[in-house]
Amino acid sequence: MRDAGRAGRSTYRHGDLRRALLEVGVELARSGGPDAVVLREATRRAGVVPNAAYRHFADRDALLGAVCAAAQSELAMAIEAELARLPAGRDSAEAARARLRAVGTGYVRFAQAEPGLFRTAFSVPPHLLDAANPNRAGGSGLTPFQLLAAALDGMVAAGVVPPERRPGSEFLAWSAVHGLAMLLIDGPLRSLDHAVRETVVQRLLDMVELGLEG
Amino acid sequence: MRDAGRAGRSTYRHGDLRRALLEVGVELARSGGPDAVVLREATRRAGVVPNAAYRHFADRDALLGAVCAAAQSELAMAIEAELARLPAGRDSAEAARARLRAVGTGYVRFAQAEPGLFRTAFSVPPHLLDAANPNRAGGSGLTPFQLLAAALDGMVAAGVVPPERRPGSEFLAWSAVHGLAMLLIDGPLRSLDHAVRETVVQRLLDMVELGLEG
DNA sequence: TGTACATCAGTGAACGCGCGTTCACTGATGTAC
DNA sequence: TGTACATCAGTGAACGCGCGTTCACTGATGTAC
Repeated sequence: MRDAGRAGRSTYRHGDLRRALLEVGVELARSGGPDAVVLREATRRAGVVPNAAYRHFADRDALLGAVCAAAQSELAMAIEAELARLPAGRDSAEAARARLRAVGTGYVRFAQAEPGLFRTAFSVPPHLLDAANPNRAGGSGLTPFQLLAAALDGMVAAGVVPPERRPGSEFLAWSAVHGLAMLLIDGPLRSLDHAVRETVVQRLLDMVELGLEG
Repeated sequence: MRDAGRAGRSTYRHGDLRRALLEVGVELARSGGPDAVVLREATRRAGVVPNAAYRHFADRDALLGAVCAAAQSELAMAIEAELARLPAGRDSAEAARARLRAVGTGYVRFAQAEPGLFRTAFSVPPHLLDAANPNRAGGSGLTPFQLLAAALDGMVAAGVVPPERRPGSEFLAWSAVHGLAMLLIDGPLRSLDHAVRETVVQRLLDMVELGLEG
């Protein structure tokens, strides 16, 4: 891929092995989920001897934590992309609803497009990334969770969701969308075709909207 | 545990090794999820040599598939237990809502009480259990999914959910409850205390109810 | 500008581990006579 | 009721595998003089 061993390297030193291992780790996660983030395989693909990884990561879990943060960042960017497709300047109630839906749509679409990364973003014990890796945000500097929270704040600001219902509502919306994502990629909804999936996603978002607005 | 090796066995033959391996496999899944269902460890705990398992299961995946079916069955029984706690004979609209809520409550409570089994029930590739193991039902003979479908049928019969919304609604309800379960056991809601969790569960069920009834 | 040197990124070899799986076997069981 | 025998559940030993991790090392780099 990037470097075919020492022979393919112009210098004795790698240059930026940390970045290379992280990128290769993300590829492994992309195609096989968190279990596929194997230290030896990452060094192999980086064209480096296995223990070289220990110059840059304390152990395999540290690499996995960094990959996990990168996966969350990719998810954030997918949501931002969905938000960016929205037309600017509309009636604020409808705009607020559209933004919340875009967050949900981006979330589920990312899960389907990148199931390995999606699983990696969430099935990793959190102590692996609590402080270690700050890079969980997308281009806007917000994490997926923060993007959702902002959309819900917008619903309150637009007067669509009563303020007393706001606290904790991110967990309700998140649950619905996260569960659907899981059932679509790993569960019994996996065999649905594209069009039906989209319908189910929109119906789920209808349910969330109705349920939150009361 | 059950048998401390051949010495602890009265006969040369085990008697019911298949059942023993399955039970031990369920214990492994209970404490460590699907990855903990390790063939060698199962035989060790059953007091038997590793390859003895091959008399009863084609390979490790066959054992995992059987454990997975058993986990789904335990989940079905947890839901049935929640349904059984409901008072009999009430206004049919309220009764229908209560039954749907009981399904959701039982689902989420099981996930929290038995996270390892819950994860095993769902994070197993489905080809492992499609035909092989029919025992995914609880005492009533219904699987978790069928219990949910029955509750939704009840909502329609009680006139609480319009019939045209019925098709596919199991996926909406299931998504919400499944996602919450995941976030509670593996995700950022893990650190919430018991009372707060219960509140979130009830609020989520409110949202589902409102959202489905429209 | 040129040389000596400390740094430290990557090397090479090896470790112990537990896994799933295969082989030829042994001996308790229950059946046929 | 008693004996010979086929069955097949469990044994014992071994395999190859890939993993994470540790060790003492080497040699390119960039810095201090």
